[in-house]
Amino acid sequence: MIRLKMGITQRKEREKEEMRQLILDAALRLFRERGYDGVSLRNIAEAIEYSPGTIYLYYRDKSEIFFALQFEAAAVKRDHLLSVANIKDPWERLVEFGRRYIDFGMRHPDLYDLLFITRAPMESVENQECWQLGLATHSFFVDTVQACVDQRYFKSTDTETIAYTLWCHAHGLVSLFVRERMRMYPEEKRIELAQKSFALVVKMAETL
Amino acid sequence: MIRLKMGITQRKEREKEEMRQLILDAALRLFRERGYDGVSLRNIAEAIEYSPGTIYLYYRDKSEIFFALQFEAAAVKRDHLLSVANIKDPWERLVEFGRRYIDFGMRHPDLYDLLFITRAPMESVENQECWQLGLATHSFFVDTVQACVDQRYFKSTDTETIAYTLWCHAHGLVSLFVRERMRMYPEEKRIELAQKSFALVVKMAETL
DNA sequence: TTGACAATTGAACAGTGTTCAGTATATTTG
DNA sequence: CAAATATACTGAACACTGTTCAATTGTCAA
Repeated sequence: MIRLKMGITQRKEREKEEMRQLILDAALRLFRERGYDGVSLRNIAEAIEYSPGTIYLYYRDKSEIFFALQFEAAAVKRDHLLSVANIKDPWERLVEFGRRYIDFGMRHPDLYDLLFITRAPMESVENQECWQLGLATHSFFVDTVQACVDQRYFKSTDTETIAYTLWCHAHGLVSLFVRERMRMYPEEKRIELAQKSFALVVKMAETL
Repeated sequence: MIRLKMGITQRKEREKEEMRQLILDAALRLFRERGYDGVSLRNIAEAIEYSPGTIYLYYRDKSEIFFALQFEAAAVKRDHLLSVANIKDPWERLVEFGRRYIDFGMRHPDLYDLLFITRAPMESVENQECWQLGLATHSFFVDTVQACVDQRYFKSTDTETIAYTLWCHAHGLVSLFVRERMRMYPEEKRIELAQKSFALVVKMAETL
């Protein structure tokens, strides 16, 4: 009897989770197409064939949907980046990390936007977890730079500044792409330019 | 008689221009405080003590107000940057240009945002002029890099990639600031870090 | 003063995020 | 099984949004 009850509770739990994911999937698809402000809750509701009010039974408000997506994005990014952890040589690890950072931004411009560009209130529990994820990835990055410094890969020993500078370049590169500020370069040359720029920074960093 | 009429026409013209500027000033102040989406036309109307409908006699829609501000921002930026044109030595000119680019972003985060980050429909006549302004500034930048290349300031001779790489760094640096993605660094260290990073890039570029 | 023109208004429209009383369904209890 | 309870869901309603437009006010020439 209590066993039965438990089973039902579990099922309900599962269904609740499925519904949350259903909303999230629809929201991501719509946000991708039309941006955060271009999508209304009624649009999302219509997409999943429920009434607008229903969504509020699963998310407190619209921004919470956004935060949930941001959290997912942070997880995807972490998995995309931390897979370089097995590379022993810190310099190679760093280069590959950079390559993957840019690759992540290019492959998932919407997620990158969510994480690093979009303005959004930075409260919410969901978002603190997201912040933790991001911080972990950042720490991994800084640690890798530190390892390079320890092994005298650079002339400079200012780990913090080196790490920050590399991040600035990668973030600048990706966000100019994501927010379409490269119109002065012909479409087909943009990717090539980005690759050349990355290569140049790698070369520069070698003689840092 | 016709003279008088002309005078009146001129005054009307002037008043119209004043009204446009009044709207723009109020809009900029509000956008600064609450962002583009956080401000309604009724807010702007209230701020200038006119009815909502009045604004549509001076700007076709809300986005045109935005574009007008973007155009102003582009002009401010151009003036801020092109004042280095009188520096003869291309390398010194380039370094000062970079310093001022970052300085512009830090001093006018809202304008920088308008120009390089905010997503907005890129049509409108107003905006094409704005684009012209931006392109001119960019050309000046590339020309300066080219001058450095010509005088063998760098090892590399790929002007385009060098220019783009420097821009990536500066843009990344500013936009991480503007969109508040530097929370992992304590508030008081951020400016210092930015300065150190700029200095590092200058040093790196010397051995490019 | 009157007629024409320009500037301004504010109500109206369709949309937004959000709330909540009511309904329908599912589960537990007697 | 039937009744009572708990849960899921609805859709109308609220105050807001950008935008339009008939009606009103104010200004100026004849």
